[in-house]
Amino acid sequence: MAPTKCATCPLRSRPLFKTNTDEEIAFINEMRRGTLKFSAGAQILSQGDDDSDLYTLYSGWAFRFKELEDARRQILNILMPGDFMGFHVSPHTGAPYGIECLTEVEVCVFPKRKLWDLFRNHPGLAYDVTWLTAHEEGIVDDNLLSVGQRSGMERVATIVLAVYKRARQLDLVQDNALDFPLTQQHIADMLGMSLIHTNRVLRRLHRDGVFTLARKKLRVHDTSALRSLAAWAETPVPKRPLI
Amino acid sequence: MAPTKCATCPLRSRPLFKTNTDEEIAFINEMRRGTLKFSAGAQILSQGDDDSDLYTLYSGWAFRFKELEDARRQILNILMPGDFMGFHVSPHTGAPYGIECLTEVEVCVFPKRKLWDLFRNHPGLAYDVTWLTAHEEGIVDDNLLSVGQRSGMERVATIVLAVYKRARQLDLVQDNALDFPLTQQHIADMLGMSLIHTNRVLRRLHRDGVFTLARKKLRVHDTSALRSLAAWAETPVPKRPLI
DNA sequence: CGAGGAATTGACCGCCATCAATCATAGTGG
DNA sequence: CCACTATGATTGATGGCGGTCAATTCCTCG
Repeated sequence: MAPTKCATCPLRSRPLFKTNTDEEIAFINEMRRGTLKFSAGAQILSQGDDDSDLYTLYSGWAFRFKELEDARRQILNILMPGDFMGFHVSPHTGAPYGIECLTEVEVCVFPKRKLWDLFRNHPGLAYDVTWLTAHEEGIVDDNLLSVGQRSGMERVATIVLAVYKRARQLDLVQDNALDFPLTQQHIADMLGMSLIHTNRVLRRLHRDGVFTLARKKLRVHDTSALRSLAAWAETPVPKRPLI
Repeated sequence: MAPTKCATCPLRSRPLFKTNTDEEIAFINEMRRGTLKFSAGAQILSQGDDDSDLYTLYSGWAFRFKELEDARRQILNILMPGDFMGFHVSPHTGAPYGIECLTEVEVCVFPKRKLWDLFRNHPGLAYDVTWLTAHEEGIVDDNLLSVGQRSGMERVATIVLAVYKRARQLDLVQDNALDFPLTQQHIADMLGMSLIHTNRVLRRLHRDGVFTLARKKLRVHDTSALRSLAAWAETPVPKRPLI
């Protein structure tokens, strides 16, 4: 359950997140209308929606995706606690993507019409919003690099490594293991590969002892093997803002 | 040549761009340190650069890209007049991508240290910066959808259509034709395909009379054929800000 | 006119998609 | 407690889209 006060938000105390001034946190707290819960599989946002609020993912995992008419689906990036959602939605053009929950999800809700207040009176927070948007673009850049240039094996290694690092920053890793709610179909849709080929690649990495992925648990045994498999172009992440 | 005053910027008068208040334009004008010229092939920004100013592309074409160690290159998006560059560069982590010119390019230069002034005193412009960042992410989303899910033929059709529409909005199209500075290698690197396969696909579309691409000139004959080939998921663009 | 980049075409092949079937796991109702 | 069902994972067989190697032609430009 999300706390009622942003000042005591347990996310914010993680070293991953930067600090804000008390005044800024007070404003966030006041702007926050409350929280919403979604169950696994529910859509926080559907492609084409012409109205949405702004959300910060508080707990759980989700993903952002686009679909073609014939139901081919590309997952654009994975959303984890601290990620900010909904800025792209315009009433004129509608949401260019959908967001679907992988687990039960809790989000903090911010009414979009207050965004102007935020930009007007809290330039530091406005900058944070921009930073979060730019950061998400960086993730998509990385995914595009993978899908466009890396082999199947490299893609899988890259995404596993990226998720693992992100999860560790969020303190979701214990004994090199974490809860991993993606199915192989999700991984396939994220990497632009067929489900079957994705399975074969996972199987191979499993057999080689790089990591194991079974029953929604990911266990990484050999990060250095992962790194070399990934043809890794490291994109470091400094402290990130939380809104 | 860029005019010395932003108020008389010929870009701004295009219907593609939204209006700003006189005060905002005055601020942009004051923040602008001047212009820089690059020749075709020059890099405005190199992957890893730990310092850069902010730029608005005034004339010419460029592209944003990422490379792996072994020189595989993914072009992330094409940059055309009005595009904003450099926000992602942080002194701590360096530029996560490079920017290279396709033609001779002229950019307007804004010192990054004045960005705080902009956010503090001109929330409307701050919002514009965020919008531009978010919009670019939308383009990358589209490209990822293409590279991940579309066939070679569909990818080529999609990108040609997208460039054509963008060029038309910028008044670069006359008689269905425009100057098109990308080589087939660029298209290949953008679509995650080999040069040779890209050539074959282009050849086929050429033979079928959909468009012709020769001598740096793109001529589109059948946009509706393009649209159906692209399995198009239209992402409409409203008026965009210009900084 | 020569040189070098870009485009084109052919031959060959492999990674990965597709089709199909089986197995594993978990949840449900009788 | 055990069919029964649904979802997800796994494996085999086959084929095609698109990658790779190689050679030639075309353009552009000094």
